[in-house]
Amino acid sequence: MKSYNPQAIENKWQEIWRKNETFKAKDDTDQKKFYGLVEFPYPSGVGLHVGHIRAYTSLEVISRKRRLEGYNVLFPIGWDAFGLPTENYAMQTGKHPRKVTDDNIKIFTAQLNAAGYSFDWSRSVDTTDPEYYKWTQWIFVQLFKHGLAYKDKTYVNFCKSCKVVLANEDSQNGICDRCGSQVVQMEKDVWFLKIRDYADKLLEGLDEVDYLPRIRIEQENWIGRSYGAEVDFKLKDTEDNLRVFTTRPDTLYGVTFMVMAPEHPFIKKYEYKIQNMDEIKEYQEESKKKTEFERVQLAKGKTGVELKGLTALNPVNGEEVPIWVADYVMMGYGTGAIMGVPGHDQRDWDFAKKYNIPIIEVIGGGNVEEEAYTDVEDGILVNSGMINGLRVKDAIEKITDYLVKNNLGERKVNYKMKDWAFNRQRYWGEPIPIIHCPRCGMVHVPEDELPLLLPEVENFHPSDSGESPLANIPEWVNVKCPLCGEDAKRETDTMPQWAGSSWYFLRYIDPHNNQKIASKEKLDYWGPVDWYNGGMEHVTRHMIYSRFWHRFLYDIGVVPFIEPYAKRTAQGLILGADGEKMSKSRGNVVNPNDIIDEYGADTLRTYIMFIGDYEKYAIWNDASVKGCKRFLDRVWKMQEMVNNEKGYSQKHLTLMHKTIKKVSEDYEAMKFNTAIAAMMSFVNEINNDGSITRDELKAFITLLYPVAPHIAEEIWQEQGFKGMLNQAEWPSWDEEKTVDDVIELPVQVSGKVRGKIVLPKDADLKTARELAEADENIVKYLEGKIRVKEIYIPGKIFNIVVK
RNA sequence: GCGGAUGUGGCGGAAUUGGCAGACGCACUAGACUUAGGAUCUAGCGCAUUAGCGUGGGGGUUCGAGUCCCUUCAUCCGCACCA
Repeated sequence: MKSYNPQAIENKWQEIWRKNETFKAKDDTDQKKFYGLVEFPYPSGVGLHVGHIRAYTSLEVISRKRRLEGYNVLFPIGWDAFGLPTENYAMQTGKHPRKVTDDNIKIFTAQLNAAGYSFDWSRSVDTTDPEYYKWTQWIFVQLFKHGLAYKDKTYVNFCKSCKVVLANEDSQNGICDRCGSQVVQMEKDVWFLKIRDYADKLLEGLDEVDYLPRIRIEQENWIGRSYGAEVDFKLKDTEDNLRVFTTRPDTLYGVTFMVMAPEHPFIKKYEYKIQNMDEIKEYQEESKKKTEFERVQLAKGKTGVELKGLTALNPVNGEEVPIWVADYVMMGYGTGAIMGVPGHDQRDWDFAKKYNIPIIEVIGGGNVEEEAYTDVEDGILVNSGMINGLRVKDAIEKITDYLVKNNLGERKVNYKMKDWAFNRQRYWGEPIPIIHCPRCGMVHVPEDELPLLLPEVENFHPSDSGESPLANIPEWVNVKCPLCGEDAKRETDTMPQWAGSSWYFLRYIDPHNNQKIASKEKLDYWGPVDWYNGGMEHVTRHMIYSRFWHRFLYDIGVVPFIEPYAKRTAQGLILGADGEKMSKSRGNVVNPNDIIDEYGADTLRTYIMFIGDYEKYAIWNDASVKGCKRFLDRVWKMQEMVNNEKGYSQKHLTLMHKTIKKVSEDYEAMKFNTAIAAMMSFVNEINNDGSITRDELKAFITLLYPVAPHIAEEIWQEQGFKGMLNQAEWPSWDEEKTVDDVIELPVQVSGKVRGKIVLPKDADLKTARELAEADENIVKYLEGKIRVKEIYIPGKIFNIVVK
């Protein structure tokens, strides 16, 4: 028998699969379908990462298994290719981003092929291809036409280093996600998408789908819905009300101060009444200087200044309440003002203590002089006028009714999720298809003129003012208004990278359609994505954005299914051998191609699936890779042990059924590590026995095929099995046969294992007792003792309790 | 602070409804075969060794607890003055 030469057989089979278009998904069929989706990569210059291998191999395994189970499988791949690294690289080298992208895609394609993935390459999409971004722009136009895209002046996070406006989501604690430098606040006119209008739909949609619990929870937290009320406090001696949002209107009798955010418009409006305006202005200036990062860092020490000369009146008892300005209140959430209830809110309590503001207890049971009493689910209201003596829940209802009836406030739902800041001032993105006309206002580019192509430019550098490089091309910027035909100017901002990835799964369904995003028939057949796997870092931004776009497309009748992803899972991170995140600077990066060159793709795939619990982080270990290679070597050598017996042999019957069941179920549950462990055990048993039937080997390599398809196909061919393994059938198992008829049962005396007996799996108590009493090791512990009880659970345990 | 997890040998990790703790792999030890071994094969491998002790610590329920309950400690991840 020839020896196992992974590289040779892997090249051979990859070539066969490519030539035969083995994994091309069929469109016109009544066959049951499976659509498996993995997050398409950003084709960066550094190439494929072992993290990609972990992310892709899971659904690769499922997809290969599904084909053998008779499904028509769509398992596509593509390129999320717009983005800053490419543009930065282009700026440094003078190469055009288009060229850089194409080069990188070639490298990634070769690497993914070398790993032996069963992608349907005929459907690959590239977000930077005009034929693709035509539809990205088209969706934007639909959003615009439905009033879901708007421009607004606002303070934005600007990264001086990247020279780009960042979405809140891209700037974590005031640090730029991309380059790590400080983000400053800058006033700009920017695009927003009204994702908040979809907050409820996005929450409700979660009931339709099967996401891992932690993924669902993260999405719910991200959207951050809270129910409460907006309450008006009359500003004394003015016509205005200071409106606040609260989730706890029941604590209204405990209000001892109000707080406005430093940006609150009333400060300017009532400047003439405020006696300490100099002090206030100074405080505003200081707050402005603080980045969001500093505000958070300083969270522990709250600061504020009292507005002298302006007070508010509590709507429920008419009491006069002082107003403070403090930057622990954010203009961007609620109304930008709060009511301070120090007795029952820790932040308010901290503030009140610091500035000697009185504290009133309105819910009994705590000690509000020591700390805020916030654990009040079943609390009873005290000192609270009309709601005195009520339980919290009832008090909230009653007081809210009162406020609404007397026009003092209204019920209100708030969301933490902000509208989606939808633009970048960079070159390498989809141009936003909008024209600014002095007469007609903002007009979208007519749909039949899409795609609006990115113009060729010499210089990709953005300007310090935060304007896109596109602004420097007069012949592109100056256009005629599509409505009135007069001189107008193009929008020069481009879309954020999240745009192209918000709908790519739809394009895979019908990638070459030039009439529509995808045809109705194909959408009906393929939608929704049955299983989507990717990183935890994408379960909020990317998934929420794409669920929003998809839901919008559903609402306007473009797609026939309500939620895009029926199921979502996520893999854990792969850490370097030192237990740290892989990074160039740490020098702990593992290049998948090195592993393929040394051991082969099958070993890489087996190892990455064997490395540990799929959902948890895992630490790379070179030595364990060798263990997986050894396993495949032993698999190869099983061919020397094939005998002439037909079917499954009697002695291997249980082993076969047990292994088929274990591997089949573990794949589905993404417990790849234990599936592989079961196959290793199988090989060990066969090795010990020295003999295997052809049918046993055939079933075994079919189980192995999804993880290590090349060696499996090669053995299939070597052994002369019919056709190709990729057209074989997934083996079945018989539950009855997964357990031996005769088993070894542990016998305990008073809960401690003292011996083992061999008996039929469903033997009765009498048999078990007789066998136990015949075992001298067990008898030793029974002698001279009184038997209190016998617990016998067939197939599990026999426990004799003695005194 | 809030939310979500996780603590098991030298290491990565297994353990159905509570039922033989440590599957599988690595590392290690001894042996075999070898000119050679970072190859392969065989055996061993939680600790302690008197029949004992062992799943972060303490308590509880149970015939029986890694698994259930209470309590406590530690670590990781997500969100974060969200009113």
